[in-house]
Amino acid sequence: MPIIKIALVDDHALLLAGLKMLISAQEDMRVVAEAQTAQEALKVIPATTPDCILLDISLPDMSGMELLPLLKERLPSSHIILLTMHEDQQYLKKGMELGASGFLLKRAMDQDLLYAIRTVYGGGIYIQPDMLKYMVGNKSASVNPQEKALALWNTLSPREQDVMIQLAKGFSSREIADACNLSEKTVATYRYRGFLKLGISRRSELVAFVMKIGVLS
Amino acid sequence: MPIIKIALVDDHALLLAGLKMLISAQEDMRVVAEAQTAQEALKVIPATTPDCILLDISLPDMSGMELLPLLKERLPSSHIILLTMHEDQQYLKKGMELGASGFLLKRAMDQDLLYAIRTVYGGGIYIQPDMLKYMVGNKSASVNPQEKALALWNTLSPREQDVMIQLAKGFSSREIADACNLSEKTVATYRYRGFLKLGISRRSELVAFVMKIGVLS
DNA sequence: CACCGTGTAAGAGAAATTCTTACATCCTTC
DNA sequence: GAAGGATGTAAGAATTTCTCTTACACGGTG
Repeated sequence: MPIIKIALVDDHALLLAGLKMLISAQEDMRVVAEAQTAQEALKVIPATTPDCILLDISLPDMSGMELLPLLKERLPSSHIILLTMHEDQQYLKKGMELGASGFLLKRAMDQDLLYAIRTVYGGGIYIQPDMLKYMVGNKSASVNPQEKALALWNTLSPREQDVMIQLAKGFSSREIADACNLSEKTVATYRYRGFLKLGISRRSELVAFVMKIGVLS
Repeated sequence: MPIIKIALVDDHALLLAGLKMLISAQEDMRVVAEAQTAQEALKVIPATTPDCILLDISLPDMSGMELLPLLKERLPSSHIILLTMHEDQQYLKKGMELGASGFLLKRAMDQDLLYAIRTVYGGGIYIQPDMLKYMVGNKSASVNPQEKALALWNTLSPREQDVMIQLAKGFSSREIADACNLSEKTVATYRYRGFLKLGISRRSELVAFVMKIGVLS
């Protein structure tokens, strides 16, 4: 079994240490370079020709987004996985366009990371399940639960979606009706139809649903 | 030289690993407990009577801010250092008022963390130099709304808090009663008393409230 | 044009919530 | 140690909200 050579770029010393420990514990992986700044990364990484680069988006001297194409230029065959703290669809899209092979939230669990590394090493693309909702309408046709839920959500009419959101926030039909200048009965209909389409029957299920697809703050 | 006993609470597996490695490498420190959720923390930490608890502010099941007084209550002599991702002066002030002994940004360097641990172990207060600017000139500043809301929240009994959370998640009294093996009427009483204490009367207000104080994920 | 999705809404029965009252415990506080 | 208060538990009655069915108008689309 070949060893996967990995380079780490993160200004966060503790996370760097954690990553290193985790990766070093794998039999088929080895950390061949680490850097805490973009400058350092450009200096030390190319000589090590890693198979995979874990790249933090926020670095002190340069954005990981800027560093990405520079690394890609020097190491066209290295697969780059972006690490980020926040669920930012902007970064996700841009990163993928710039040639990243993976996208991972830092709060990801160990297994996710290892799985991501092995996936991109094999030429695949790995994206955190949580983030996939931002990719909807994008070509990749992987059908996961999140995506299906979002598709289901989009079968609701605008009014229905609106009422569902308000309901999830705890508003009663009466409150929603007053806010929208509608009859309570009308709102009740939207509620009923929305529940019907979503295949649910209680407010708690609705809250869980909208949490899952992330249409609430 | 006595060994400093340290407990770690952070939902971030990688950071947890990094912290553990770093601390374990010190001759005078030992990790005696670690937890990834508030529940787990309350379960495993008290028995280990750590000298110092490193507590992440954002946890999946409860805010570190809420967990702090609970831990303080059980372990009055443990010094708690708050860890956070963001430079948030709100948290800093609140945390210090709630009895934290230290405040550290996660991007801190290793030395900072070790120095902070030794400082609070010796009875001192450690605050990240970067954060000190927020403390200038407002030692006992005005009680902010967040804080008042949290204080209000803490006037609720455990049962009441529990029911409030479930209600905010959209569960009905009946559902909560079934889940807790209580009479629906009992749950209704908790609901009523909780609403009374919080000065609210509708579910939507409750949702807004729990969102504000951050007791929901 | 007929059909379907959508926006709107009323009515009746079912369910949930509001508020009051009740009582036993446990814990302080005087 | 008795009184008082907060808490856990729960029932009853009045009120509100929700569920589900029915209804109709309107704009696309096959």
